[in-house]
Amino acid sequence: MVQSVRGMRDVLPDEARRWRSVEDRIKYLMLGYGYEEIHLPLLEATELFSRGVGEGTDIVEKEMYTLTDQEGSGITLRPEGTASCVRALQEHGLLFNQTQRVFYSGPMFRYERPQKGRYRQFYQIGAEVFGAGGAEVDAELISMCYRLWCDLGIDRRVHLELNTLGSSSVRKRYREALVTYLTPLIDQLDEDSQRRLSRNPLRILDSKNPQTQALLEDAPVMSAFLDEESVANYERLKELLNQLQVPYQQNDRLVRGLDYYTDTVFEWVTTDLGSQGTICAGGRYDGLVEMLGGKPTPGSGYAIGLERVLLLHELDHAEREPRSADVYCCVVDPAQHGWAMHFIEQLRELAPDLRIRLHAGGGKLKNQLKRADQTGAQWALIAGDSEVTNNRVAVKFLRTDQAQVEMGLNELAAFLNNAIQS
RNA sequence: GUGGACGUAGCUCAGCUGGUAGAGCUCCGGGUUGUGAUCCCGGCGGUCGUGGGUUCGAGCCCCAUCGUCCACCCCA
Repeated sequence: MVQSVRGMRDVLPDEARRWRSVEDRIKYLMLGYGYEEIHLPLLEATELFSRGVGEGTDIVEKEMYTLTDQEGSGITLRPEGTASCVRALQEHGLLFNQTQRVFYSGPMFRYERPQKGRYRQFYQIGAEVFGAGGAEVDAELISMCYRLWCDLGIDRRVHLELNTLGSSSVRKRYREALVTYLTPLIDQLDEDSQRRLSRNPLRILDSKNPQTQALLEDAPVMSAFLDEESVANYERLKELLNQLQVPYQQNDRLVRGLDYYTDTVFEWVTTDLGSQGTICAGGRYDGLVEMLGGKPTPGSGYAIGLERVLLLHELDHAEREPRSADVYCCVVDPAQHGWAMHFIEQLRELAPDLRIRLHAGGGKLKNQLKRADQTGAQWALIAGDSEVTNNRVAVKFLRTDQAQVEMGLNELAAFLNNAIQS
């Protein structure tokens, strides 16, 4: 047998039901905040990510699925959504003198070692705001997440970590100071941090190596370098979060792995998923549009890792998502199947919201009713010889003690429509 | 990319110092002429991840490979 490709995953019906329900709730919430859905391609020019995400980042250096197409163009399966989003809005003139709130969803691709909650094809839902700077937008994005966790019942399992990286010029000065401090200590750093010292020194800050962390105790801190505007923004954001009653922790070691972030960065973190603890992360990226060739435009957003949110959701909501069918129609004898099909088609027309499953594959009535029970259906319809002659079906109540009754088409449609209202 | 654990029925797992593979659940049939719980009886189901090697003999030992998981790394 041919197996699936490493790091790729099948989502089977039991999981797909939960998936759909969670995904729908996220999108519904985003629509409720006035965000508009957009659809973006899976393939982009490789250059979009090397420029947008950053040459020195791990994503660009070793995790991209990059290929050359028949025309010789370098194209890449998107490893994240923000760069594509900027590209699309820019390309269609939607960033011109206006504020845009948009969201997108779909698979992203990164060549990493697979683990639970970390796949090579994984699903993100992201929200982005363009054309509006300031802490208010950041606060909106964050409180939107918080409402979502509460909605999904996972707020108890996550906490918010917050930091500010300052403007790009501030970050540059801070980076130099950090390198100056760490260079004499390079022999004491762990191997990864040594490598990062030249490529991406800020990432040393969130090293998990205890010895490296000890060395960082006396390192220069970002907060001392921030300019007045960044400080004011950060203070304003914290004030807004207090007002919105969104709990947060400041983490001045929080650094994102993508180069485009400026000022506000945040991560929603859980300790219940092993080392894949970040379920949602984002921040402000006021320089990105310009980096990709547009006019200077403020931007801010976040992305949710859907598989991880689903894993968390499952911890407290182990019961299966119910209702794969409302009505299950049993056919006593194959001779009645055609009649039953026609009856059901008419019923679908009169009761379009019902989920009706017609038994397939024959078998005894006993087994058909067992199937009916397993689908979670409320009612079983039975079409047998006597019913068909009278142009009616038997209605059996699978979840209550009510006695079985016979009904004609119109009576049944009216009854079922009424019943699923409540 | 580094280190480690694990791959046995559709699912969850057992399998002794190497002697020719088992349970529960599921599924199917019967106990019921056309009525879903439970119960009882019976049955289907395996080239033990794959490929090599050692051995009279391998699920078990060795090597390789693929996959999953854990930590590192990375990130959502």
